[in-house]
Amino acid sequence: MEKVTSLQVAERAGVSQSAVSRVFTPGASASAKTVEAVKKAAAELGYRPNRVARAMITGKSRIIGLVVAYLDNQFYPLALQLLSNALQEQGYHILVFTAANSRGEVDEVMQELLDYQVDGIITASVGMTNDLTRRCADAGIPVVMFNRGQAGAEVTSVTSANVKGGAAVAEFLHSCGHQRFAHISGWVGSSTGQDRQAGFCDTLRAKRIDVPVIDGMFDRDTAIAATRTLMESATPPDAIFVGNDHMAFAVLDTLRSDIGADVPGDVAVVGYDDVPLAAWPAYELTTMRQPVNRMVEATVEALLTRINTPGTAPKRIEIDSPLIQRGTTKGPRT
Amino acid sequence: MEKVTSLQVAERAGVSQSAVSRVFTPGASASAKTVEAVKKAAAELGYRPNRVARAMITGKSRIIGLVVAYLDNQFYPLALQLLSNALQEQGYHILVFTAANSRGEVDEVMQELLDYQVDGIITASVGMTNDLTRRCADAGIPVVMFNRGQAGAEVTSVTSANVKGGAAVAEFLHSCGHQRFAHISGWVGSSTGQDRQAGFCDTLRAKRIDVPVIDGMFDRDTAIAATRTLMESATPPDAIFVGNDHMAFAVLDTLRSDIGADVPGDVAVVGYDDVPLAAWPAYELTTMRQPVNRMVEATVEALLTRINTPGTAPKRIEIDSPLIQRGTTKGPRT
DNA sequence: AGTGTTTTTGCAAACGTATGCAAGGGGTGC
DNA sequence: GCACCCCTTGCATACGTTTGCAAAAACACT
Repeated sequence: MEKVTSLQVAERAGVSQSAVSRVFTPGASASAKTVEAVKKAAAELGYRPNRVARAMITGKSRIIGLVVAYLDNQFYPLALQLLSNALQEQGYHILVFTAANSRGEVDEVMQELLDYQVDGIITASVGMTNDLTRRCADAGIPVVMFNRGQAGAEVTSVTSANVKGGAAVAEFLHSCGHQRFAHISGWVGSSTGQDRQAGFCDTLRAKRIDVPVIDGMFDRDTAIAATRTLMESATPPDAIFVGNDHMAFAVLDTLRSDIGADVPGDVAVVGYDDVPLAAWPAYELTTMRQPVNRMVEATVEALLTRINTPGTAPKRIEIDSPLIQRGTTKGPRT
Repeated sequence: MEKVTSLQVAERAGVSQSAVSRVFTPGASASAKTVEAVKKAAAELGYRPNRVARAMITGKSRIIGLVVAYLDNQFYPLALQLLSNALQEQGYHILVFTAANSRGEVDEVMQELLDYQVDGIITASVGMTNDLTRRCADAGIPVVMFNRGQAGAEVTSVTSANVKGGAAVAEFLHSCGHQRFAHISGWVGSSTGQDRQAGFCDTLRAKRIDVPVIDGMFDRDTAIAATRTLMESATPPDAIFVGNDHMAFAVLDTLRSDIGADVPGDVAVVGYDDVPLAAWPAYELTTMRQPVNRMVEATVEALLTRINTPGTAPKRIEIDSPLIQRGTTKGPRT
């Protein structure tokens, strides 16, 4: 009982193969009698339509390619799980591709994605070149960038309001009476890192405050080194804004265990993302919340509408992100 | 320039369509001259073989289905990333399915997997019924269970040596001079949870020590409640073995922040997995290390050999897991 | 140059499904 | 009872590839 095809079902049900196909194609016409006979035969034989064959003829694989660079930042596994759930409900599934953020790898991986005839692509924690964007558009495959944008390009992207968020952190820390700010930025090669930095630094610059910035590369070890550098300087900061929570944890660990600084007494720390770990008693991290639920919803909605109605214009979606005050800052809890 | 097929390449290269196919099929015969002509034409047209069509005829999709229940335990995202990388190198990719651990859902999801004609299946953090196992065997699709076994069934599984691990924890804590043990177990419905519990409790029972056990369900909140229950009892434990790190963090948070107990002074805590977070200064968790690299290697190797040489017997693979002593126990550091 | 052997090549038949087209069937309204 | 229309149904084709088979070409050897 290796493979059972629609033809075998047809024979057993005493109808044509097309009839079987139509019974399993939503929206096709079939009489109640045929439907019943076919369903019965199918159940008896254990028949289910072959999705590969179906994909081949319809050109729709109902597979969404997800390309992701790393999963150590808790934010992405969470997003992956929610994306998978949401898409699964719509009959889609996620084909995972991992690619380091070097230009060549993403390129290579994208090609493979196209080979699989995916219906759409979601990129997370990964950047795209404009050339790549165009190639996907040419192939008619909608792309949406998750948690990353692209300067002046025609791609749909879903991010939080990073510039605004960075600015909010600046305003908040300033209102707490801090004087010496520092920023350990997200990877400078990512829009997310750039935007948060811009929002933060520009806001402070408007107040005539200059902010030292170190690129933390979204990496734990780099963030640890950056923290040491900052704290060993002549004028150590009394408030650090860190490009994401993953690095902020490293900063906190270093401040507390290594340097022996009091947080928030000596120095306040603010992160970005609000991953679950940020709320755990061990960290109690003040951070900008990225509402992953809403970001995921927006992502699948944008993707599916672009799949179902080709020609939809790319859209840049920004979700507001609120400040969540916890124990690593001393501001007035609102 | 929507779709470019092998036929178009053939025309341009002045050969037959089969020739084109052979050029792109490793191990097929083609003369140097044809290879060159075809490659040139293909490059000019931007042709790449359609994997769906190929899958349809060969019956091999080069897709591996991964079904996973949850990704909040850091262990699984890490495994997912490594699995994806390893399989990608072999030309396979991962199709992700999420399924809660209720019987119905896993069943449903498995059916969908078969529809996709996947070449193999990896289950992680999820159990399988023997019925399901048989169905996959019937369909000729190899399954390997990652970090979970199945009582007396014919499935390949890759786990750490959980019974031995649980026993090792018991011996260690006993050698530290603890008297009152407790265990917050992994989900009792999982082999992993059961085995660790058995190893731990049986070892202590052999020493005439009885151990209270609470099912933590691999869930943070459940573990928190369990910790409170244990510590509020008449004779609170002075050593707790927790079924995995994810729960152990919850236990530590509760002990330190909520109950105000000193760890390891008042009570020692041991986890299982050694996820990266366990080594961070905020926790410094003593734990049994599951060598995720080796588990992943074993998994892909087992899976690929079963794919390439059908009829290979299922194998139960156990990887030794060493005890990593950190700050949540007071034993002599070795 | 002729024979035997290996390699290359094209032809055509699959793989399992969806779907346009035309024919069949059943019902409605007069 | 007839004309009309709509819903079903089967036939046949297409999707883009791989692959067995047999013919052709290339090559080796005497």
